[in-house]
Amino acid sequence: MIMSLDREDVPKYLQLASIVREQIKSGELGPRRAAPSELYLSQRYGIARDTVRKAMGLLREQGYVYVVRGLGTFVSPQEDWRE
Amino acid sequence: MIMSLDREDVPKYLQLASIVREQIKSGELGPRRAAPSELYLSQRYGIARDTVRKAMGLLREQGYVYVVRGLGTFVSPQEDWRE
DNA sequence: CGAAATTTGTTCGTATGTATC
DNA sequence: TGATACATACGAACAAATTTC
Repeated sequence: MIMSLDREDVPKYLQLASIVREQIKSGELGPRRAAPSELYLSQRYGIARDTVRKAMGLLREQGYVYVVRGLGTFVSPQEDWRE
Repeated sequence: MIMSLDREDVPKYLQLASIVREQIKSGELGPRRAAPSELYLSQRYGIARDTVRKAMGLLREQGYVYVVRGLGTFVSPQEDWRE
């Protein structure tokens, strides 16, 4: 599914968070599998790493992903999702 | 030639890229010879490895150096230089 | 054969400054 | 004033490839 950040009235980090959240909910990104890296996402969507981190920070707060420092970001099992 | 990164208005990675590029163009660093390692450059100029990698990544894009993972970075032959 | 050292590759953590709205 | 967004820079951890011993 080709996605882009084209809503003028919604912050990019919220749009990106929605995209990745839906990929997780749909199973496109499976539990315990690596989520896209910050560098990949910044290049894929043409946005700053800083903005990607804001989006992923949100998903982490919501329990959709967890981070292993030096390794990457991973998809949480469904029982951890909080919203 | 003793060089340092002292321009306030130019990003360090661009300054370092310029320095190494000139060393290559002048022949100070000859073709097929090893370029300074990331660790050496970061210590030599007192900057982060991350910043060195950004500079060397630029020179690689411009065809001045090529990299062999696990071995090092090497100076490209002049016919590969692109700018 | 394997362990250690060296070097580059990848990834996240943090901070600062700038610009815009 | 605060939120958003981008660029730069340093730090840290871990991975992979290569050479040396």
